[in-house]
Amino acid sequence: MATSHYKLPSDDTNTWLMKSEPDAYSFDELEKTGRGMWDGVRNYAARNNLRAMRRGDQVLFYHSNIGMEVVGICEVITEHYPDPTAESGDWSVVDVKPLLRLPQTVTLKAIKATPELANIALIKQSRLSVMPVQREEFLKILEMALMVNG
DNA sequence: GCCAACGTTGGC
DNA sequence: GCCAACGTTGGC
Repeated sequence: MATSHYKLPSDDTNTWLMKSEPDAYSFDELEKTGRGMWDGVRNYAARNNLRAMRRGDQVLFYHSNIGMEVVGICEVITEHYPDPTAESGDWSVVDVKPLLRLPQTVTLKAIKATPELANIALIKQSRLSVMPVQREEFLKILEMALMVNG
């Protein structure tokens, strides 16, 4: 099955959530290329979160605007480096690779309806595009994605 | 299409 | 350094 090679994030790594509008960059696209550069972040808080990422950290891939759901998990495969798409300013990217397409997506609606996720940054800081996620929150979302029949 | 939340800019 | 004006994000 698709999840057979997926490994839960190890205890010495951090977990994150990153947003993308799927018509700009989708999980499909990341899966197609096998590797992606997370560019275009132009917000200091989000940039600082990129800079705090380490190789092996796992990231929930969220589709904003269209879908409004977590669709997959990817892994950070480089430390941060300067954003080559930035014409000015001090901006950063990391590279990621797809790890797992969720068997069942986890919608914003479902997240909002889950008491254990009441404090997730996705809800508390709705405009932030790169944010830390607590391990328990990450595992809860994964559990929801694996549940049979919703 | 609207608007709340929130980040940025610039005048003072 | 304050804050009003403005721009952007992203859910509804």
